[in-house]
Amino acid sequence: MLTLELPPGTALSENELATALQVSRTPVRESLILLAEEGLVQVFPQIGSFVSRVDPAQVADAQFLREAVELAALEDLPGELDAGVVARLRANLDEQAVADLDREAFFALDEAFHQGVLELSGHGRTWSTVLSAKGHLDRARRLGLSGTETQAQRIAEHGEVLSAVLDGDVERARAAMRVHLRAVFDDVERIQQRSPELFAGPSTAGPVRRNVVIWA
Amino acid sequence: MLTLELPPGTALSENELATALQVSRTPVRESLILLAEEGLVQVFPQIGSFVSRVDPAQVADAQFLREAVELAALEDLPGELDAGVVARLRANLDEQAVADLDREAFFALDEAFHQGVLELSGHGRTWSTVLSAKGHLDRARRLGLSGTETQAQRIAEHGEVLSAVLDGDVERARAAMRVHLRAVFDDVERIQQRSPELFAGPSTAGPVRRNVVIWA
DNA sequence: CTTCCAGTACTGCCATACAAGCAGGTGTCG
DNA sequence: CGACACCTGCTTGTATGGCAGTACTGGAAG
Repeated sequence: MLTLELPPGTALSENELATALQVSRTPVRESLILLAEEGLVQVFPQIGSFVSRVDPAQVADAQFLREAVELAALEDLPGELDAGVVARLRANLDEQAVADLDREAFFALDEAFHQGVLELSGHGRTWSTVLSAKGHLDRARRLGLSGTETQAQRIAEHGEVLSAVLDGDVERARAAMRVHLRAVFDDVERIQQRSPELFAGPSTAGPVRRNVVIWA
Repeated sequence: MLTLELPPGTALSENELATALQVSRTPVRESLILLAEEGLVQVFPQIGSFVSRVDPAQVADAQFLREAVELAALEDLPGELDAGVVARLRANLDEQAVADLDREAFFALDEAFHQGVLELSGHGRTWSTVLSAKGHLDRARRLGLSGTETQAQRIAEHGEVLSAVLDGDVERARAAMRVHLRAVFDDVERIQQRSPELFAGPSTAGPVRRNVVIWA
């Protein structure tokens, strides 16, 4: 597995990437297709490929989808929770409490926490779908270094969610989750105000034309 | 645009498809990658590619996601509805009422209706995400020729949803939508009982390995 | 100095050729 | 007759060459 991290707006050349990664253009191209499908890369035929700027509209879409799914999942919580998953969630919260957690580590824990909550209600597999739509949102979150104080706030919110879940209080859990997700969304908006150059203007998303489609 | 319809379980050969479609392997391969991403095709390196059988688990996932999104959207209905979209929805219902509607035509109208409802609440763009996750569910629906009587039933449910939406009664709209989506899901289960060979056993989904990943 | 035009160099796209690996049939040996 | 080993044919994965189209740059004309 090879990873490359590039700032939004960067021009990507299949040739450059191929030589840089020491592979041919074919696998590079196939990766770009997948990234374009997720909306992380924009491909303009005969012009070039670019790391797409964060699209506020897509961020809002992802936020809506995520909120809908995670709140709906909480309604499907079973009477008896899976002990293993619960233990993992507790351990996750403990790790989050560690003082000096770098952004990436916190991000990973955050992801695992939300996925775990989904698993509790038996909808863990849906997480991958949410993920693929969440690209823009996550990039926005990653870009802004949320200060330690807001990080502590998010951790507290996680705790509140889990607490309500363990109490079996669905309504409280939903309310807490809603508050939490909205707060994350507000973080993103703050980032946008501070670093507008990373975000795109209105409606830059171009449709992706595909010539050959095989339909099963 | 080229479409091909193949029954689940069919072995796909990139070469065969290429010759059949009169193109080279490259575009075929790129399409297969996208289909694999949606879970409609399974690719086993050095073995072959196959039209994946309908996975009941993924159908359930799609149902959950769809229900979550569409119900959540109804909560975001604005006070004043977009007149153009409303007109389109009315026209759509009228078309659905046509007596002898073949399955494919009804399917298209059904899709457009649900997308329209999402647009009313300003979340029309989310539909594409739902779509990409809905592949298994749609295939299942397509496979079974839902009799005209159930089709009439679905149309009536659509009418009820739109009626409640126009009345501004969010709760009634949500209830109607929930009933409708559950009914569709039940249709699928009936199909599975009648044609189990089109469905997969438990957990046939294989992970997709990707060698080169560029991360924006 | 400005403007227009043509040439060049780049892009992504498609077709083709090669490499690696698995499955199954077949021949041979015990 | 049975079991094992090889070998052929197929698969997907990767590399490469050539094609069509766009953007940029340099020079010439007004």
